Amino acid sequence: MISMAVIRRLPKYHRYLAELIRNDIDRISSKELSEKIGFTASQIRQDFNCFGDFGQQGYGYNVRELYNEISRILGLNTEYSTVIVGAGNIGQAIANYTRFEKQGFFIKGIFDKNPKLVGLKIRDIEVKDVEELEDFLKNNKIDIGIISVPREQAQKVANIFVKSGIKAIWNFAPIDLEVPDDVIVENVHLSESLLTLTYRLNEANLFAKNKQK
Amino acid sequence: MISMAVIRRLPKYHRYLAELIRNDIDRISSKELSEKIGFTASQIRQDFNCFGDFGQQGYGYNVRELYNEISRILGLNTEYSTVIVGAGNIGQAIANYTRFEKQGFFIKGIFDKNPKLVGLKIRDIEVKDVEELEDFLKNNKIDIGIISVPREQAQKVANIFVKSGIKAIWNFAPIDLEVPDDVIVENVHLSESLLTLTYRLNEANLFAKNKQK
DNA sequence: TAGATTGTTAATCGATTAACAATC
DNA sequence: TAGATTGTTAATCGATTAACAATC
Repeated sequence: MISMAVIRRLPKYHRYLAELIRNDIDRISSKELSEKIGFTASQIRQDFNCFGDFGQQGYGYNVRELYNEISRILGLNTEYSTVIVGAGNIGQAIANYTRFEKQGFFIKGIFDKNPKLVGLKIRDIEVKDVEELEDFLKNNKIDIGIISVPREQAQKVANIFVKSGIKAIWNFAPIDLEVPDDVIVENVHLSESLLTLTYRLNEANLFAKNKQK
Repeated sequence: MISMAVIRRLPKYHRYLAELIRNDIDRISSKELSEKIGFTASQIRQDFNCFGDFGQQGYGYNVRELYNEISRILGLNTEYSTVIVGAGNIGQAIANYTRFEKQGFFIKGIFDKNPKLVGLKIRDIEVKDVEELEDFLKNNKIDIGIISVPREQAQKVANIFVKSGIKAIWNFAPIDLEVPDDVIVENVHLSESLLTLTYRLNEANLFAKNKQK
């Protein structure tokens, strides 16, 4: 119903509205917001109107109200329990990232298959053996499964998540997971992000070289 | 010239071609690739044709040849020197991620302002005080600047990068950096990624609730 | 009331898909 | 040569932008 293009803009609105609140601005027009955020005023109004009439003609938008609406739309009025599978660099970074806890994301378990990591404590949470994952998920309601294992093991972990009824996966492994239609996967493919950077860094040369041929 | 939509697909082609090579497949048609990668065959041919005629009628594409072409297009035939500013969770995770080094990305320096982190060794590289950053950049040719400091300090770091002539920034701070037109910024906004996940997890409820009103 | 700015429809633009002639 | 599959043009689809009547 709502296009992915719109959905991906929502968190950015959320972020800019948070900043307006920090700066004690309590009213904003689509035109003003447009100048800050870099979308057209028209697009901003279209986007908001997907979800309701949040503005007021002649006035604009009440910042705090709009912020609350978008928070609700993003599902930030709930708490989420998560598990992290893979306690390597990225897994630990996420586990240590306290900002997520403030936003309502709680880590209920961290798992790894490396015996050197099992038993390690990351912010009060002891890393468990991944063999215990399935049992753990039977006894604990988990909303979001986070995958930060190497590529080769990622699908196996996803399968356990799916089997255990997890409906949302945040995947850091460089692979496209296969899951049923009712399971949502959000990928963070760091390597792909970096390669778009190098592409753009070289783009000019690329076409200059082609001309020479 | 090449649209961002195409550019963002390139690393995915690269990844799938690497897998085909691992599986000893040396020829593939756009139709077969389409079934694996999930883009239409038409789109795949359009994408490749932005950069040249890599295929052959009646045959398809030579996997290794295509892989090499896309590697070159992505700028992977060069080495890149990088610095990481911010030696917290994410900074350390990136520094420890050895896969990048295999792809040709070398970390020449890590900086932080926290005295507790300064002096720490991450894979042979000693974390330096961020005060030394500008001098360091004067004496070392750096291609990519990586920002993994908190939001409040990110723009300041970006300014130093720009001033020092760095043309590519990989930014992990939750902020849109302001840089001149000739500087490329690639953002990894983890929080925004997570919020699109929670949005989709709640989307069904969202519209069910609206109906009740 | 007059000015401002929204909500919303219509027009435009760009990206994806379909079709097919070219050609290996 | 016949079959397969590309490269490329044309058609379609979806997303963005422009315009303006509604209304605070």
